[in-house]
Amino acid sequence: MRKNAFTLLELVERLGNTIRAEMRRIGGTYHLHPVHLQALSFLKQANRYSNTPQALTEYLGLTKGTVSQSLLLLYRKGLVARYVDEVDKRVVRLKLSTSGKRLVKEAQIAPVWQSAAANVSPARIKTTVLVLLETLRNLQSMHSERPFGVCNTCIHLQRESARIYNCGLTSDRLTVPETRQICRLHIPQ
Amino acid sequence: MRKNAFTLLELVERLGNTIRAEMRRIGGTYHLHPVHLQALSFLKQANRYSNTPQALTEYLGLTKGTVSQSLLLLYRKGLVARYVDEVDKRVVRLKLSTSGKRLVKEAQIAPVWQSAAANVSPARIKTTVLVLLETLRNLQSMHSERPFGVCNTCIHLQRESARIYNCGLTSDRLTVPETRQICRLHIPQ
DNA sequence: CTATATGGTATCGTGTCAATACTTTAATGC
DNA sequence: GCATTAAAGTATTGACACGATACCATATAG
Repeated sequence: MRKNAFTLLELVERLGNTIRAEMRRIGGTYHLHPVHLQALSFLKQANRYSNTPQALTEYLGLTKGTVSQSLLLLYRKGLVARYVDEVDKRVVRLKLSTSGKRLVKEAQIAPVWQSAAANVSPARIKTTVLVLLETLRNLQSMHSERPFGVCNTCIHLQRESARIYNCGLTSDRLTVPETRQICRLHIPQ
Repeated sequence: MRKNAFTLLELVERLGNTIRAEMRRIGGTYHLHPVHLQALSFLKQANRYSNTPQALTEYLGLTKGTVSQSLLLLYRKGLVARYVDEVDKRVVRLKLSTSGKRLVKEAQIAPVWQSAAANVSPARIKTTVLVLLETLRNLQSMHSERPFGVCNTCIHLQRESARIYNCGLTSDRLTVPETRQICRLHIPQ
C-alpha cells in the first residue's frame, strides 16, 4: 500500500509543523526560536563525544556556520557555556549553564504531547515507535547522516560487569548515566 | 508507559528535522525554503474554501503577515497566481501557475520517503497512521487549530447519489475530485 | 450610516540559513 | 623535523523567514 505510506509522510509533516508551532509559542516567551530549544535539548542529552558544535551541526542537519551563530546567541544569553578542549585545542566543548538547564526544564513541549497521546494504548505506541524508527534510520542512511542514539542500542557497548560499561570504539569506561546519553558515534545494532 | 510516548515525540521531532533537511536540499535547487514547498504543496491540494492566504496561514501555523510575504515571493517567482474574489473583494484567491504545478511535481520528497518505508508492512503502517492521526487531532484541538482534511472523513459531507455530493455546511454541490481536496472547514467524524 | 470586524498588505527589527573566506590546531607526508 | 593537508570553528555577507505593528479596503452589525 504505497498510498498509506504517503499518508504517513503527510501526517509526520503535519505533526512536525504542529510541534514547531508549539515550540515557537513556548520559545517566544524567552525570545528563542525552535532551533534554539532543539539545541538546548540536545546539549542536555549529549555525551562527552557529542557536546560540540560539530555534533550539534550534524544533529540539526544544518551548516556549521549557521550553528555557530545560533550558539553565539545562546552563549550571549548565558544559556550555554563554552570551553576549549584541553587535548584537541581546535574543539569547543559545550555545556548547559544553570539557567540553560532551568530553561530546558521549563520550556517543555513534552507535557502537551503526553496528554495528546494519553489515550493511545502502549502496544500501539510501541508499534508506532518501531515503524518510525525504521523509517528514520533508512532516511538517515540514505544521506549518510549519523543516527544519534543511546549506548543501549549501540553495537559498541560492552558490558564488563554489573555497573561497568565500555565503549568498544573509543575504549573508554562509561558510567551508567553516560550510557543513557545521546552519542554521535552511535551505530544501531 | 509514559516513557514510550516521550520516545515517540523525540522520533517525530527527528523525522520532522530530517524531512526539513530534505526539503532544504530539494528546495535549494530552486532557491526555495521548506516553507515555500509546503505552501505550494498545500495550494495544489486546497479546495475552493481553502485557496486563500488566510487558509494557508492557519495550515502553516504562522502569522498572516509572514505568509503574505512568502506568497509575494512565490508570486514574483511566477509560481502562484492571485485573483481578487468576485463576491467578497477582501479575499484573495490563490492558484498554482503552470510552472508552480510543474515544480510541485518535480520537487517531491515522497519518493525518498516511500523507499525509506518500503519494508514496513501495510498493517503496521496503518496502525502508525491511526496513532499519529489521533495524536495530531488532539494537539490541534488543544489550540483550537483547524484539522484540515478531505471530505471523505468530514461530518459535513452528504452523498446525494452515485456521483453527487453536497457539503452540509456550505450547501454547495461538490464534484468527486473536489471531495478529495483539503478543506479548512473540515470537521473529523 | 456609523462602528466594528475581517482579509490582506507594508514596514521594521531580529535572527536563521547558506556560502565564502578565514584562523587555529592537528595529522600526514617526506 | 618541516611543509602540506585536513579538521573544528568563527566572521561576514546577503536573502529572507518570522512576529509585531500599523495600515487599507471591504463587509457586516448596530
